[in-house]
This record gives sequence, C-alpha cells and structure tokens, in this order.
Amino acid sequence: MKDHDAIKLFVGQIPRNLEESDLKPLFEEFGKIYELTVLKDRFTGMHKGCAFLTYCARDSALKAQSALHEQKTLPGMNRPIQVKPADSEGRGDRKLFVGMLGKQQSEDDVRRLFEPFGQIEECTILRGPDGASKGCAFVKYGSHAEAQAAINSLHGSQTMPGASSSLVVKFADTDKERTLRRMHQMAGQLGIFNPMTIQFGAYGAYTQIMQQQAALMAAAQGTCLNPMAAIAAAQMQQMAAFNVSGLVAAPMTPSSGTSTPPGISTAPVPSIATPIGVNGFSPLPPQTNGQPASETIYTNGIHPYPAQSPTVADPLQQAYAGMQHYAGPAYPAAYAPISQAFHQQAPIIPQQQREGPEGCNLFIYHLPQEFGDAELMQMFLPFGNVISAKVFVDRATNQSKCFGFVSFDNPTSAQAAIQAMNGFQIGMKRLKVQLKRPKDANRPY
DNA sequence: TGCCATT
Repeated sequence: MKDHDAIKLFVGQIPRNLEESDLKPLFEEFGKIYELTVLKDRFTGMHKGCAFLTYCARDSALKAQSALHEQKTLPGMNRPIQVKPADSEGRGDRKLFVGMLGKQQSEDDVRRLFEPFGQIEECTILRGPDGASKGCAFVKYGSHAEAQAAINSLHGSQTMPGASSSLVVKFADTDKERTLRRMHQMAGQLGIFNPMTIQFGAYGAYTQIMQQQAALMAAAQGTCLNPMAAIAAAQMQQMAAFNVSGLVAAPMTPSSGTSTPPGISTAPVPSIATPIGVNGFSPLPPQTNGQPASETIYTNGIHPYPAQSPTVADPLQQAYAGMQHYAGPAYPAAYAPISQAFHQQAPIIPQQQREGPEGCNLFIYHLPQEFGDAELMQMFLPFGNVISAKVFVDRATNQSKCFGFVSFDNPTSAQAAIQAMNGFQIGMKRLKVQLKRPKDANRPY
C-alpha cells in the first residue's frame, strides 16, 4: 500500500520506446513503486513520452524528484528528464509571476532571491526569441504557503536595476485565466479592429461588452467548441443589431439564399470587408496601387471594390467567409494569423507626442462628423502603435472638420493602415488615408 | 464634402 500523503509524480522527457518495465528499474532505486503508468494516447495508443509515478512512500517521491528532475537526460532525448508532482496533485496556487526584474538577471539570481521562502520547483525567466530576458519570470514553490510568503516579503520590496518600477510578485495566472485573458484581448482587438463596431453611445458600448462576455463565458465553459467562433458570432450579431451613429444606415434586411448568416443586414458589410482582408482574415484583392484614391472613388462615382474584385460577387459573403476562416475547426492554425496580424497590446494612452517620423504620419479625410480623437485612434490601432490621433476641430463651433492625423511609430504600420483604410466606406463617405505631406512641401521656396 | 499638427 501507499502512504496517505504519497505524491503522484509526473515524469516527462521519456524516450517513446521505454515502457513501464523499462522504466521501473530506473525509479525503483528511490523506493518501492506503488504505480507507474506510461501515458498513452487515448485513441491511437501512442506513447506520449511521459508517465505518472507513485511511490508507496512520500519520501521516495521527494528523493526521486531531487535526484532526477532536470538532472539526467535519457538516451535519445535532448532535454533532461522531468520528475515533479503531477498537476493533479494540485496543492493550491504555488506558481508565482515575477515582474519588473532587471533584464540582466539570470535564473540563478531569481532563485537566490526566492530561495529563502521555500523550495523552488521551477524557475524560468521569460525570454524573447533572441534569448533576451523579458524582465519577468515564473517561480514555482512546493506549496501555496511558501509562494504566499514570497509575495508578502518580496512584492514591491525593491526596484531592480533597469526596471521601471518595483518588483512585482504575484500568483501566476492559471491556465484557464490565461486562455480567458487571451480571448479577452482578442475580443477587444476584434472590437477595435472592426470599425463597424466602434460604439459611441453608452448603450452600444455596454451591449458590445455584454455580448463579448456572453461569448467568452460560453467558450470558457466549453459550451462552444471554438472560442473564436463565439467571438465572431458576437461580432456578427452586433453588426446586425446596432445602428452605429449613422455608420450603419441601412435597415435590417433578411438575407436571401446565400451563405449569409441569418439576421445580418447586407448593406453595411461592404465597408468592413477591407479591414478584415488586410488583417489576414480574408484575402481581398489589392487596391489601386499607386493610383490616387480620389480617382478610383470619384471618376467612377461609386464603389471601388466591386469593380476591382470581380471574384467577389457579394462582399457580404466575402466578409463572412473571412469570419469563418478563423472560426473554422483548426483552432491553432486559425489562431496564428490573428495573433500575427495584431500587434501586441497597443497602448491606448499616448496623446503627448505629435508627429511621428517621416513616413509614419497619416492624413485622414472624410471622417464622420462625430469622430473624435479617441475614435480615430481606435480605428487605426489595429495596424500598429498609434503615437497620436488628432481630429481637427473648428475653433468657433467646436465641430470636427472631418479630417485629422494619425501617427504610427513605424512606416510599415502606416502603410498597412493606408492599404486597409483608404477608401474605407463609412456611411455615405469614404475615408481618404494617405501619408501626410512632409513639412517642407508646404514651403513656397 | 474638401486637403496636412490650429486657437
């Protein structure tokens, strides 16, 4: 029999050709084994390269862990064996997120800092692809109490060299929290990214949040197979449901005969097709490259897209196909273009700096009357870091002059914004988005 | 509709 306080260990990095009988001798050296199971795929029966191991005695588990974990590499593996309490042993929250570390600090430095509060099972510094520290780490203790002690003593206790504020020590997100947060981020970005959904009224904003919440909750509870589908659905519902300050002027018309989702009105959708395409959701044929947009818009009088997109009979279908693209069954694959397309968490605070570098400043004309700086910024955030967004206002009437500036911190974002937003239809108007004239172009001599 | 960081 096993001790009542026995620990079930997870063993990772096992060569797939080793079965229970091969592993047994390796682990028996630390005590009598109660149970050893190699994890196999439920359907294919394939060896998963890891196992659960329970010793009769708790002490054996601890010994095995300290002797083997990360200490030895089994033949054919390129990472050392993992021996640690299985996740199912859940001994409360004991993993910490540590922020505001110095970029120079190594795993060892962090260990030294956290050692006094308990046994550290895991210490990882988060690094970028180039190996540079991101200034944060995960530290896992053997118990919740140890982790809590570390928080109590270390959080805010000191400021590391090069860090912008004092040390952050808190419980790390659980997996669930992490996925939820990610989805929130995405939902937020989707909301921002789709100018159709920009809400001006308090009611609209409220409803938008509620719908996204509902979708997220459904996704989180597993009632919806694909969280992105849920978000997409919320977005679509929302587009259909709200008349946004004149942005969506058309009445709701039931769809007819196409793959159009029920209840989506057809009129407003052409205008969302462009930003969706540019962000990788649906490939839209390139626009009038190098040609002044005004020509496209005003010589033929109407819509540039149908004329140049013969393959897209119904822009709504196009837009909806884009939605389905990422709402499709291949979640990870579908996830990728989204995370790539969106820039990480653009700050929504700036507003101090005016112009960005040459090639980063856009002049935007034909803004809706009701657009203020915030709406302008929201509309361009999906394309990069917006340094500033300014709508010009008539100083006598305080009315928008319907044009403004948006500055990015890099020319690529600016170009992406031009590609996506120039000619973008809002209500009866089409945005004109182009590089701001350089200063000296104005000078007479 | 009307054109480049304003008072």
